[in-house]
Amino acid sequence: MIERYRKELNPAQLEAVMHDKGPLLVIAGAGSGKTRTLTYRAARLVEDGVPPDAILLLTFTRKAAREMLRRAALLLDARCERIAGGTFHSFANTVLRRHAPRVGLSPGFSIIDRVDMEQLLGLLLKETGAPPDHGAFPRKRTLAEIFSKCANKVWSLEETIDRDYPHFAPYLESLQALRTAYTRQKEQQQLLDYDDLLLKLRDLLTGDPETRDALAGGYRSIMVDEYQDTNRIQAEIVFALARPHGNIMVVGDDSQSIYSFRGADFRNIMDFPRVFPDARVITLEENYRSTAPILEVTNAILSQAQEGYPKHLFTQHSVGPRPVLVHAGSENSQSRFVVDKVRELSAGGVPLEDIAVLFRAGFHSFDLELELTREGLPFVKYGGFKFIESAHIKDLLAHLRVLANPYDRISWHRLLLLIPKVGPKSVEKIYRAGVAAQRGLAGFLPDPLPAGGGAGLKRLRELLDALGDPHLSPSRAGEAVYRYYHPILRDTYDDHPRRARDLEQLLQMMERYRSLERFLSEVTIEPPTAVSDNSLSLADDTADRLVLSTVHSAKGLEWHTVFILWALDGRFPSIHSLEAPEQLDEELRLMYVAATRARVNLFFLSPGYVFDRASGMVLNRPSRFLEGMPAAVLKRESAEIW
DNA sequence: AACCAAAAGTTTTTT
DNA sequence: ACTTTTGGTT
Repeated sequence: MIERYRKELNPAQLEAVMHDKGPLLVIAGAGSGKTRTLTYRAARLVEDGVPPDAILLLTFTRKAAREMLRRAALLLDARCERIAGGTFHSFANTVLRRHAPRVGLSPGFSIIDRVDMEQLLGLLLKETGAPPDHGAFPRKRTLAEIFSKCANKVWSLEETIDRDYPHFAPYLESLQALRTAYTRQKEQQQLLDYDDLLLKLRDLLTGDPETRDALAGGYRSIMVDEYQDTNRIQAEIVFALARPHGNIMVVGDDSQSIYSFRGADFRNIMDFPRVFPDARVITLEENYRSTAPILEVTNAILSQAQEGYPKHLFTQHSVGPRPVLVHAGSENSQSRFVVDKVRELSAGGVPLEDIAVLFRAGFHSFDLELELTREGLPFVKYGGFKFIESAHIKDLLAHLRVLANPYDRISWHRLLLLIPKVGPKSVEKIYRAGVAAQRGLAGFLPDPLPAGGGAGLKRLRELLDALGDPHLSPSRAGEAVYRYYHPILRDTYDDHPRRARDLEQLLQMMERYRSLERFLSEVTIEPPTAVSDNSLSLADDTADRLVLSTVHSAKGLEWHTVFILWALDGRFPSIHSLEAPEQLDEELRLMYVAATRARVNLFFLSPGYVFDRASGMVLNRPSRFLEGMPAAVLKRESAEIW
């Protein structure tokens, strides 16, 4: 194998792959073979006798982990599939289920997503009553944002308010009380939000040396991908796991750090050599993805960053078309330009799935989606609004969640409110009685049923009785809920046929699971990524489809041709980032990530004269990140046909 | 107490 | 454009 490694890797990559013990930092520029390096190293470790289940590979998505392990298995053999791999959150879930009591949890805890978090905060907000008026009190959505920021940045509430929400300073006390109430509710109901998963894992690893050593000893070699997008808690987790043996390899690129809104701090990667003083540092700068003209543009974008380590990628692919900045008259002319070009490329033999349209925010592609549908061009969209967060999916899941965790207040609220004549007051009464009974699910809705709304409640109880059978498989339970829920769906939504199809898809996903708890946690931690799909064939995964994606969801991927929509000042960079240099830098890195996805063709689209409702401004200039570039680097073109 | 209609307030990105 | 809040009616 060593011969093969020598042949297929460049010297820097080879050095990283052959690195054996001790800490290693790999700074891997875009397209420099980062995935390849990780994959080969995983295979190399297994080949040299490290048991696969003693290797831990933490990645940004589970899909990325699966793909790397699949490739490692192709390289070496099937043993590589047994390497432990996943995201920090999924790893936390697995570990916590096993060691829950050590951090004061029951192993049956439920995981709640952002929407659930907001809902619970909404309930508590109503309960505590409005504080004395000092201007607008944060809405539940903002509350979730604030509390989550505290957790991710490891800031106190006061610090968070001071720094990012000074206008809420008069409410500090109420906010504090609300946060305490929220924490207490989660404890009582055995709920963990996304942030808790990481916090509890960190606590487990730092507070309990015995478990820490057992775990860390079990994982003799640890690899972390996309290290620039980890936050402080994740860094602490890595540190705790790696400290006993120091066999830790982290890979990342400070120039591609795009998750600071979630607490990620690229200083983690910069500080790695200080935290692990004997760390070896390897830099990968040769780009194997893009042509030289594309790299000229991406290097020029990056050179505008205020902060960060200078970097200059190079390539041996010298020829290729110059990237283009396309001036379009309107949003629709932008869409039509993309459609026409896609048709042209497709006719020239480029597969649709090798073409991507990237944008800053999910809604930026709406007009294009209409145009593509009209033209009959098939596409998949990643990022933006999520399938799993739509009301009908959450409705169905709520019924299943109370089976797994009968004290889950948010789910009871959601499912009871669906019943006619049942409102918030009745829900609370039913919930309180159920909790007081302390008989699990059986304690809810006992005889006699509350008066009023009787028919609906009776139907619900029949459902719950049927679901009480512990031998029921997740998908059978799901089907029962679907039969119960379908009439409600029909009455509530005029687009119920489409929603019914979504639910059927969900039921199909459930068939792969034997444990309901497991299905529920996995679907919450790592929900399916594709959010919309206009191709007619439902089950046809292999269909050749154009890719639409937010830049964030495009991380790590590459395409033959990339279109970047709305390269318009005020949109990209977003108008909200113009004040703070730090935020502007993040927008710049985002543009850099987007542009470095392209192998051959790169188009920036800039529609003129667009009215931005949020700011009340007319946006009509191309992104400041592109505007000053010489024509020799960035070609200008107009999309107007008339 | 539940339901409905009108009004007001919000807009990234994701585990 | 869309969700969330509000006020009024049943």
